[in-house]
Amino acid sequence: MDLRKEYITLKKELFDIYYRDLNNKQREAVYAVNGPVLILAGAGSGKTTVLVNRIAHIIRFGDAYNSDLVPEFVSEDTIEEMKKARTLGKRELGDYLTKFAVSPAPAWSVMGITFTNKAAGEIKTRIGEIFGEESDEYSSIMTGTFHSVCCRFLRRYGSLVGYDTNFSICDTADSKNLITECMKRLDIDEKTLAVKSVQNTISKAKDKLMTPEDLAGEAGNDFKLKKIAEIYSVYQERLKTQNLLDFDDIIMATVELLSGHEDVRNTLQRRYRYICVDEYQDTNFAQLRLTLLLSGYYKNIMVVGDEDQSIYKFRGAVIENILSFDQNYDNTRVIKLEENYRSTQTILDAANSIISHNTGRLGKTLWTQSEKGDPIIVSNLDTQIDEGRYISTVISDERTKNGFSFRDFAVLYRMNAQSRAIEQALVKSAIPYRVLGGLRFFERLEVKDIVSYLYVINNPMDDVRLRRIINTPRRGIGNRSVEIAVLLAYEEGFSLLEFMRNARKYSAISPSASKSMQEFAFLIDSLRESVAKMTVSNFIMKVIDDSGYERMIREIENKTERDERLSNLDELINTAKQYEQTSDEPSLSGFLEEVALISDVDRYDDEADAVVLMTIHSAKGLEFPIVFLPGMEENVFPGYQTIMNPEELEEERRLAYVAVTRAKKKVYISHVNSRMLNGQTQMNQISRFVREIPDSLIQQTAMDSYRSPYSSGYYGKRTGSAFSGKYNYDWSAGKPETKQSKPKTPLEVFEVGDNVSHGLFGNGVILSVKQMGGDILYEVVFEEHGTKKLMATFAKLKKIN
DNA sequence: AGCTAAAATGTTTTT
DNA sequence: CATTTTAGCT
Repeated sequence: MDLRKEYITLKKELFDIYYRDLNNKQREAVYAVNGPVLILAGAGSGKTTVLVNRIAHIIRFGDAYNSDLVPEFVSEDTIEEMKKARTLGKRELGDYLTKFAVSPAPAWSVMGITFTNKAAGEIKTRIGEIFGEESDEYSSIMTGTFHSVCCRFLRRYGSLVGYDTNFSICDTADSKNLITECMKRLDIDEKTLAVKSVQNTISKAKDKLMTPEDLAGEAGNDFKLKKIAEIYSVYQERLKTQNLLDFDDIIMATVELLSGHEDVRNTLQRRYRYICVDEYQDTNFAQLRLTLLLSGYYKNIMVVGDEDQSIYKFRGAVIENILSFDQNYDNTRVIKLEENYRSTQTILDAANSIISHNTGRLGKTLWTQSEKGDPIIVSNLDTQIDEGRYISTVISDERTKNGFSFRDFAVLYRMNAQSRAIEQALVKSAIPYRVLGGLRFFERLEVKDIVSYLYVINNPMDDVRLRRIINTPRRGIGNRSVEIAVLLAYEEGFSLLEFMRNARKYSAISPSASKSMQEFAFLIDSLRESVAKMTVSNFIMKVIDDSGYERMIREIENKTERDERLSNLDELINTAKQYEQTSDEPSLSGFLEEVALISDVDRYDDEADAVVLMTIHSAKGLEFPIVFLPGMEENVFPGYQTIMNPEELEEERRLAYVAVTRAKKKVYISHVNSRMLNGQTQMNQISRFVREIPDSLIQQTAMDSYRSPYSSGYYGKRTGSAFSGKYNYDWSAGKPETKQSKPKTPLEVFEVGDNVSHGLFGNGVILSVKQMGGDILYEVVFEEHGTKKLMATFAKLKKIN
């Protein structure tokens, strides 16, 4: 009897030894194999390690740890053997432990959904390290983003929900074009209803799994919403006839597939016994439904997330998904990972302090065993040119004095537009760097054009892409002819390409245009015939050549521009070559899917020795020894759109939390007195997020004086404060004179009922006055332009009588 | 009808 | 400031 107990205790001990690199909480998460598990993982708490180990654990040992199963006869010898195993090496111990396995799951029955393809790839690589890259486990495990996983389902079962299996994915820009077209068809003026907001509303509706009818139903008397529902309806119909899905459709159609087709649902629910979802705080309603459906049979679902890092509300993420996970599943096990392995205590204290200003948190406090580390360095510069120079000087300094490499630095900003000034400074200092995001690679004009050719060749119904390339390079098919062709094609029920093949039969198209159209259709048709005969990369070269695109680019006068474009096309070809090597069955449609779903961060390679510049959003999930946070100013970060809205402000604060927690060793924060943004010079106060960091964690450098108390309105111009930090650079070198920021002329103050005039909106009456930080918010009713909310500093209102 | 050049306009974050 | 829209020119 006692032997049996000892057997169980020893078995657990051996597993604990095997996972000795993990802490107690992490181990608990790995052992929690069956049933719903919620892991609240703070930044840098080793959640990828947990995810990988847990998946491997499920595959190798199943529920071995928790099981009370004991062989019928346990002898002293067995116990002795187990005791000896304590000293085995990691690998041998792992092999030994497989004999305790209890219903281990085949690798193909485990699904890991992550936020980026890169994270998915990392999980796969680490699974490969455990099982070997040649193993079945490595090749059969299903990892990917929500979108890539859903695409795989739709390629297989898409016909059940009305999509042909060679469907294409339509990105945001393409979908915007299509919506514009739909609005034209419905005769809705773009000025009364902005395309962007229509697109946004439709996207949000899809996130909530609402059909056009649902949206119309919810609209009630809301005229605008009714119109949008109408557009949505037409848009959806157009997408379907062209065999296109937008990003939201990918999820929505998969949910539709699973909820509407019991047989498919049963098959998939039983196939995927274990589901793991990463970054759960950023899932939207549709994704929640999807996970509920997939895990509906076994309910073995583990979600990992951090409510403090939820930064995609604007994209439909519902933070409640993680906050109320336990309401969707009975007997949820909750495990909190709070020990941080990434940052110094100072960085964590700063991050904790910032995030503590948010309400509605589950509450988590990161701690670490590592040292206190250097203080957060806060610098005040005059302009963003100085800011760029400051950053490049610090990089050179840290590199020469403290032995860091270029790859150890990341510059994280709120908006892509901020990268320019920093790039210029880095170029001047000859510091190698890469920018992620911004004009994303696949969104560059020439890349998009060639990819559009590929889309049309892959799916001839794709009118959206066809319209993009119909006259690029110039073929003498002008806008007017295209408009007519689209209209006629629609009436006759043809795709645009099909119509163009027979363009000459229609007298409405001018003879010269119809000739060009037929030639173009012939070009596409003949390219289509060679797709199967060559590799994707070779085919792309053929397209670039045959379409006349290369000739067009070579005719560009400007050398730099020409070379830039040619090198972008080269990179496209290289991407295709890479794809051919990594994919098991390379095909044009496979390549196109990758093109549509891959993000810039996925392409980020941390081996290259270069400083990396990206938005804070893109940086989520990454870490760097030294992080620069430029532009920590009110109206920039937090952005001016968010300042009025407490909820959005909290999201900005979470973003600040994400930013700070990317750093392992040091954080350099900077803010400037005057910033050129959108062609206007702004004078912004230091960001409230910096003020939320305790003084004791901060070291100020340069001419800072920002720490004036809240109440004393202005700042940035206290005189006489000396340089105080160890970094004492001459920022103004090379400039004739550094302009002291000018004292603001006291603004005229208005009261409710005052008559005022505005440069743009004309005359109006003050409706309300609200004190906002160091500024005043006026609500004004204008005679011509209705009610507007204006900040006193920017509006330049004048009193009239 | 198509192309080029000047005018207007509008700006967060992304799979 | 950089892209998109519109007016004028060929």
